[in-house]
Amino acid sequence: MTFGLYLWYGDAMTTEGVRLSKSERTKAAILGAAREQFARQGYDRASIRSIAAQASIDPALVMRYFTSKEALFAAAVDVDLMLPDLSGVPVEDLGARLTRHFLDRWEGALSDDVLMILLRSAVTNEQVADRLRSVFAEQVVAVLARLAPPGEAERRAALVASQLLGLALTRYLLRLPGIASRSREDVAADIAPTVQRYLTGGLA
Amino acid sequence: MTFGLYLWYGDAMTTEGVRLSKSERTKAAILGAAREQFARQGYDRASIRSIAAQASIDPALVMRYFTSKEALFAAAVDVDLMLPDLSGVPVEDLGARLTRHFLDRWEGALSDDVLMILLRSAVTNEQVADRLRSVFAEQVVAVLARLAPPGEAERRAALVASQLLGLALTRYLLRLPGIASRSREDVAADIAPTVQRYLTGGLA
DNA sequence: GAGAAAAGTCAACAAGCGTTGAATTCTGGA
DNA sequence: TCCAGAATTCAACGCTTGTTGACTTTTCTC
Repeated sequence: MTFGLYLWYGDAMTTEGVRLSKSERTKAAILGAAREQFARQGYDRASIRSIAAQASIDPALVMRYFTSKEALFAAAVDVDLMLPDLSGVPVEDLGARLTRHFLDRWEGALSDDVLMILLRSAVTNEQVADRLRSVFAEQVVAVLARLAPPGEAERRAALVASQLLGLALTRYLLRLPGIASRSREDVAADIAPTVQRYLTGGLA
Repeated sequence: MTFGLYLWYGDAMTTEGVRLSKSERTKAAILGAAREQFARQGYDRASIRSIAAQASIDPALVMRYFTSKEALFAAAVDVDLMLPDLSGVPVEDLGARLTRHFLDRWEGALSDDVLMILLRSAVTNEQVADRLRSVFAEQVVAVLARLAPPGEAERRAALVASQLLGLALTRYLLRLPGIASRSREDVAADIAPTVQRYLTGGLA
């Protein structure tokens, strides 16, 4: 087995880039472990030592590759909400589409740990909260700007965020039984009309 | 001044209970400092030492009175949502009433640090999350049980929680500009119809 | 005013943290 | 086979944390 791995690494070195170099493989292992720990524990409780242990390497190696815990966090959280192009979607379907996309991004085909990391850490870490506000401003408000009257984009986007982040909070972090135990489709059916109203409905 | 204080304490001891005994006054000072620190920093980042410093006493005294950090937290967080009696309220006003009460509980006349403590800490601390689930089950679901068909209470309560906690999350913790900078009344007007629908509206 | 009890302080502990630089092992090319 | 350089480990640093027990000071009772 060691021999097989050796050959494989050798292959990796010669083909250059198709396979990853050894250092890049451990870098990726560190990033993977970091994402899982940050997602499960939040920034403060996740320690360099526990991340290194999960990646089966020495803590010092983490510093060698990522300089500091903060820099590791920044590298681990490269947020892309992957918001779909909504231009061709009928206006009355926008709420359902966005809600389903959001759930899919958290627990479906598009899911990874990044959103969990961001939300869990933003609550106690002002820098991460800053990051989340940036993501929000750049990605959500931008999409909404094309749908809503200019003056209303930020307001409507914030309302959408309050419902969708509230959904994530109660379903994934707090796991309230009334919402965490139901199917993705059922929850989406309940929430979608709210999002629809925030996107396109009349507001007082 | 010292003399005056001494007289005041003397008075406290003789009238028994109208004024607080010295130990109960420092106990209260510790609790106050603890609530503020827990609210601002969350359970993990708030330290016994910083709480003691804010109360101008020695860290060891905190242990003397509250045994451990966990026990101090439990004492500091005695949650009462102060949910109003909704029995006399017209059904169509329930959403607005509940939404306004919630905002009032966070930032108005009924506000204290307890909800902030609970939410901020529940996100990274499973025990606190447990506590929040209990509060939710005992207080919110109980009120809803009298308004909704038996089988729907938990589901509707969770939907209400997803919107109202989402509001608290985006307004008080993340402070998204589109929702944190607006007036209480404006936000209530946007959110109330959603809550109304979750409480009494038709769900698919 | 003496003595007991309560209130509060002090110094230290063991453990965990992020971080560092020197020492060691591994590995691909001459 | 040997060696340079990359990859990795080791041991330690300074700091903060919750917690403890011995000590001193304040306060109340007789």
